[in-house]
Amino acid sequence: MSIGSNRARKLSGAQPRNVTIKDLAAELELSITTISRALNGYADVGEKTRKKVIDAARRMGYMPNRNAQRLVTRRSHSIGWIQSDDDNKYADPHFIEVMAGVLREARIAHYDIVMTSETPGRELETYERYVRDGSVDGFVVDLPRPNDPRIGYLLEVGVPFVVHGREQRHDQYGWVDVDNYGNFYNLTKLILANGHTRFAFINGDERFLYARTRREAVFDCLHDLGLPSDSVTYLEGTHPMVEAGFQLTDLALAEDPGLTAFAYSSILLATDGHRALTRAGKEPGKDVMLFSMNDELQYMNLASMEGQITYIRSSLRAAGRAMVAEVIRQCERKTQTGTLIPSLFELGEGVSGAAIEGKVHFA
Amino acid sequence: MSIGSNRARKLSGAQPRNVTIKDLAAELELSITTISRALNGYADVGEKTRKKVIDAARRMGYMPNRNAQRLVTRRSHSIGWIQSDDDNKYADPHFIEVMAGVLREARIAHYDIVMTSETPGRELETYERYVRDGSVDGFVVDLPRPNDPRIGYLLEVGVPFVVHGREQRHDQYGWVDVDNYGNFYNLTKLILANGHTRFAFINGDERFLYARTRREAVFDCLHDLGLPSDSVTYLEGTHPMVEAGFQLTDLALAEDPGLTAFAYSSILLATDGHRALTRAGKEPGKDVMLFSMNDELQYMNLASMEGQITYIRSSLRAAGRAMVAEVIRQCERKTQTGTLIPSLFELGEGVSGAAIEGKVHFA
DNA sequence: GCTTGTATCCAAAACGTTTTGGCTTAGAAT
DNA sequence: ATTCTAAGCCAAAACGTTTTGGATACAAGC
Repeated sequence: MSIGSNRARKLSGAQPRNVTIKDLAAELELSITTISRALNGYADVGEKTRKKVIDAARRMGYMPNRNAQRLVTRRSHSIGWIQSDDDNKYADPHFIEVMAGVLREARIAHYDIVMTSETPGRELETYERYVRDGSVDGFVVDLPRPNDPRIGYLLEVGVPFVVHGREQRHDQYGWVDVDNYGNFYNLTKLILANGHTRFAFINGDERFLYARTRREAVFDCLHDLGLPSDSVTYLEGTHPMVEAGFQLTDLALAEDPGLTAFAYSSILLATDGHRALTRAGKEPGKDVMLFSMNDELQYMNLASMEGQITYIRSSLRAAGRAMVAEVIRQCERKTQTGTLIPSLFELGEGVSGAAIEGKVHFA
Repeated sequence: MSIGSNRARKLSGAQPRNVTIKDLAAELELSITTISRALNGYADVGEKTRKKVIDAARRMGYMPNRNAQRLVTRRSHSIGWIQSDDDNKYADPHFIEVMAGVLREARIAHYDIVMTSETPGRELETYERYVRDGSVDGFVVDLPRPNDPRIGYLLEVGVPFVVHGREQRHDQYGWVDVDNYGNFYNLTKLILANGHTRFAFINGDERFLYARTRREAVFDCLHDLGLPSDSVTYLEGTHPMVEAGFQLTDLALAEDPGLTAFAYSSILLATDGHRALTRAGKEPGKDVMLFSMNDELQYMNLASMEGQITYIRSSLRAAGRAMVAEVIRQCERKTQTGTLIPSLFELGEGVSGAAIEGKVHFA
């Protein structure tokens, strides 16, 4: 890595001291108490005074020092997002979609998002430090694993947080989730009702909860309908699902060349699967049917594949927004709830929707 | 969006007050001055005392309140990243790669990244507020446009920042960049030297600087070699480049069916282009040659395409890391530099590298 | 006239650190 | 015995807010 040279700019060393509440007080010959209370909308300051204060504040460019505010109020108005540094979560395009929603909602609520990455195993320390040293008021926890230690830890220390997903303790914390079980149960019924007796299900990484739940739903559905569990060729792709869809589709075809339907747990997997099927001479939409979860990843919304795939659509951005709304609610009102993000079935050509019992749009 | 109910958990209202420097002082019968100086490594505290202090701090779980520190030191140890909220930068997978590097380096340097999104047009206010209210010490500026107002503003108010890319004022600020001009000049030479007299160049969005620079490089190269500028079929894809590679490749083929080489400004474009060429019956690597910038997007690293494409590889993560290293340097030493991220040519099958003059790896 | 009430303002304490400018003590140098 | 030096410690101020618990003045009610 070479260093390009450039003319060194003289950075303004000590910036001119910012205007403080004291400056306002001096300018207006009022006490700092009154300035503070005027600016914060208290009723015990006269309307003419308040107006003068607000005008002067605007005129002089006053901006309250947030660190002083945080120190005295003991609230940071920030929420934390801690990423594991070793795994490839960054590489996962789902992540950025959630983040877009998180940032948007935080801006609206006048909160900041403070992000950091942490070496795995030391994550809990970081959660603790962030809340103990006043950096954040609460956390967003993404991609939980079964029995996720972060959840146990956060419950134990009692700080506000919200999880993107549910596990066995989900009645003890705030969460935001899609109906993984219901969606994939219905999807399985849909596939079967369309006459596919042998189909593949390429699932996501079972280290994460959503994938386990989806697997259970598929097999439960088979069981409930009295069908043998080997009706499905079940394969699991590991995060960040690079190339997994391609290879696993090949594998499924090798195991059972008679497969007529392919279901994917992610649009990433489906995209690669589409390629593999095409290369294998099976035209999706004709020779085989494609089904997929579609998390509305913007740059993966391949128009050329639309119409040939049956999707369950769900917005990760909406999930991100709901998460910060929920965690802020916890921080401020100390209550908590769970939020289900709605999903929408979009049937591809040649697929009958009878199996999903008329419920095309459900939560 | 329905609300799932769950048993309300009683959040621990007022958490037990954290242990402060005063508690340590009381416990050890020392002054808070000594505690502070012991913990911060000053020489004027005895070694036995320092050890006692450090032990007690660990034992009692002392963590300095960062907001108090920030207030008195006037340094936040945070750097800001402000996203425009309307454009689709989030949707761009390049963004997340840069971010991975940014977060990693920040962690190592014990800095936090505070992120927010902002409605366009109000961005400058947010930059100002963040630095004036003590939230951050400096900024990372991604995807600059020509004459980017953010750069002018930050130069004017004199706060530390680093830009991912260069424009005309790049001698006045710190930047991190790849050698867009050199890389695409050499790439053009390489294509021509391999006998392709008519080729397509599918560039990125010219609203951004990198794309302009690359276009200039390609046409300059043609000019320098005395070749007509219509040797290249030039097309521009707009961010976030959804489907652009597919459609533009079709378009290029429609305009000039005799094209024998296709160069893409991004692996996203190249991936879609590959699909379009395949569908048009042109086998990449045989009937036509593919060339592309490859920013090492992890989940786009399609192994099935490797060997058929000539890449210029460059690491966006490395760029992200270099950016925060640079901005922290500015914050702490008030100096600034530019950093060129190295690129690596990887020649696909059937491509001779003579044109790049033996320099396969250069900065 | 005295009390009560209301509207407006404010002094001072507090939040938890860092830093300045000492002070004390013990030993070395004179 | 006196002065000097260095090591080790500390009181107090400062950072910029919010909040507590009044204070003052004036009008209304009796």
